[in-house]
Amino acid sequence: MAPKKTYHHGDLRNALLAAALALIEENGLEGLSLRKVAARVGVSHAAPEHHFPTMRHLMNAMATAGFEMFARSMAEERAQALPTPVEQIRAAFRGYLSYARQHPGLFRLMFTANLLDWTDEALREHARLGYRQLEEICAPAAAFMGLQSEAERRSLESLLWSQVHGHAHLVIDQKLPDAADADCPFPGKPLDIAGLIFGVGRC
Amino acid sequence: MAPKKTYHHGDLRNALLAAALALIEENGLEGLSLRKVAARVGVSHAAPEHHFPTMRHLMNAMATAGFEMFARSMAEERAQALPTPVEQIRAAFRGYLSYARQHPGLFRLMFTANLLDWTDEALREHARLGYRQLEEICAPAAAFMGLQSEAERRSLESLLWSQVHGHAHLVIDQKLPDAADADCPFPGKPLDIAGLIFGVGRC
DNA sequence: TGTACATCAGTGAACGCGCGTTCACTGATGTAC
DNA sequence: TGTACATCAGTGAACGCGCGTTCACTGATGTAC
Repeated sequence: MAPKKTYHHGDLRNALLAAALALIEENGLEGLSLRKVAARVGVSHAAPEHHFPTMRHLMNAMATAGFEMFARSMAEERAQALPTPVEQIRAAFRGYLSYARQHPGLFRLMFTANLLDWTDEALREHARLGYRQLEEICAPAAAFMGLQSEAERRSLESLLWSQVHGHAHLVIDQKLPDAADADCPFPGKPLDIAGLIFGVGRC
Repeated sequence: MAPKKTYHHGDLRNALLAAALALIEENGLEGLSLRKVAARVGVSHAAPEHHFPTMRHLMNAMATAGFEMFARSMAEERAQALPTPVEQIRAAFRGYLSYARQHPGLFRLMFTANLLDWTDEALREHARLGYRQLEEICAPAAAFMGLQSEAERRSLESLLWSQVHGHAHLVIDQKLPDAADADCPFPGKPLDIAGLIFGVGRC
């Protein structure tokens, strides 16, 4: 625990994970390597092998931590919002987008196919924490819309998920003018689907 | 033109581009390299340098070709559909999604930040072809919804774009059960936002 | 129509780089007795 | 409480790999005259 200058690190696994989480935001997914992570921690490049045999193991640990932060980001926004269906959707979307904005590299890692080992049960469980947030905001909206079957509720979940997920991707890929984006060749700013569903305001 | 066994290739630039487009779908973005592209064409690894000084130049050419196919995919679906606002949106979405499904690697390349040089005017023009499709399907919908200001129209464009773009990403990243996806930890299938806007059907 | 020559496209060897991986090692930890 | 020893975490040198890049070269093309 204490940062003694000792031969054994003491908590190398967590230190490597933290370094990897920092590096992916600085250099992007491409710029990530086991050697760089080790260098950042100040440890020899062969040291990580005991804790993360391959890059894939490290990525799985990163994504697992990422999904936990992701779900918490949505839950925190929802806790501060009014408990009405429309405000709960808006709050969850704020949490979704603010997470993507703050962790664009990790966000990509979490959602890009073939990077992670999805047979890892810890990863699946943490990913479900995120999906649970979606289910919780969709249930009231589905009831409002008169959607009763399981299939219809699932469809609404996919609709809302696609909506916010697409928005998140367009923002982190600088295709929507989220901040000042001189390079962005596309105009436009987002519209409120929650308002559209509930007939609140004018989109 | 003719496939003669000659020292000079004759049309190496296009051959390299075609090889790169094939390789990106086989190996993904990560698996792409100038050496592999050259090898696929059957040319020495230094040969591409005359036509594409860096990987970035090649990627720009790939994305430019990609955006053209992308816009065509939407236009073709729309041409076969009824000219009503709701069917035009649905058709454009079909084109958007079918392009993403058929060219997932290229789709990622086209939309991921920092991979392309967006000061390239040819790239920008072809990308605008895609955005124009979006503008064309949005105008009638905006009129239907009573959106009159430029800002409101742009917002609707962003809404629809986020919707279909998120759906496309979730599909190519195997998060929505588009085909058989045993590994996918999330349930659900998409819902029809065009129907939602126009009150057609029951989503 | 033929010759000379400049231009250009592609070759193949060589370079240095960062990467993951292996391996014999060494220093610290912790347990058995 | 003290000693012996097994276990484990981290070291540092070495390996082969694919990569982009450079460079002197060579063969083909096309233009001038």
